[in-house]
Amino acid sequence: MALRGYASVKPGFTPARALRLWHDVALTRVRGGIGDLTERQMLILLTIYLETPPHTVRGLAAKLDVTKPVITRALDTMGAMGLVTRKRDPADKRNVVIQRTVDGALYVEALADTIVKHADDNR
Amino acid sequence: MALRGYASVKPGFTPARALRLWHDVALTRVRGGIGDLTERQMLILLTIYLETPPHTVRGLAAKLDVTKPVITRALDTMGAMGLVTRKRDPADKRNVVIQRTVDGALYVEALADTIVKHADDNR
DNA sequence: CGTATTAATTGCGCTTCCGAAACGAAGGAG
DNA sequence: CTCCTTCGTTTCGGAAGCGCAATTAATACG
Repeated sequence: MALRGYASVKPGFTPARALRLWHDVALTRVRGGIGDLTERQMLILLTIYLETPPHTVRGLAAKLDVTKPVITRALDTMGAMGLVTRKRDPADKRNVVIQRTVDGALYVEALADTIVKHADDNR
Repeated sequence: MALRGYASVKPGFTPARALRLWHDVALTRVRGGIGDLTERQMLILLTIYLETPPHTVRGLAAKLDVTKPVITRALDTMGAMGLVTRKRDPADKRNVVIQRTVDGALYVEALADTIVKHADDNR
């Protein structure tokens, strides 16, 4: 048992290291002035870019356990930033399908790079 | 070399894994309703709990590259939550020394546990 | 058809945040 | 003692977020 998991071999992710990583990433983002997304909005954005489409307002609200207005307004904000787009579903015009954009992909990619970089630094 | 540390067992941190971790942690926090801190505020809190004291408003503002009012207001908010305390420096009464609290330590610890847990899950 | 249901949006009141500038208290230099 | 600097806070105007409830548009059903 002793060799399975981080506790034995190397402290892969100790609490202290995790916090340092969070701190470093937050610092990079705040200093870069790129951090204008709420934690909720960030969650929505990541869900859109990580989970398999299609995404609807209702689906996101249910999956993330937030109210629909939160999704709608987050889409307003992120849409204005060019990170996502909305399109009505032709089949059922009540639905709105959320689509990814190039800028959004770049944004998410930049976040990923920041995380990886600092994870490596703290190695 | 290959058998030392998890870097061999698992590819330390691919961008995809990093994003998944971020997503999972955000989801846990949002669903738990604990996410009431801005990214800036979180950064300030982590700095207070990670870097060696003493911490002053001016010092934090300089270190994090934000304006002083941002620090003051973040301390207001987090003070009301019981996460930090303020005390005037007896030596130089212009200074305010920011102090940690038990609740703040618990809050930070809970965040760390969440991160570690999801990092392990994505192993 | 006409009514009920569903999806997304919008309005309202409230709270919080931000940046820039002004302010009051405290310390230091001459 | 008097000026000047430093530190933290506060004020102002404006923007954005939230929850809840009402609203609009589209579909389903009897």
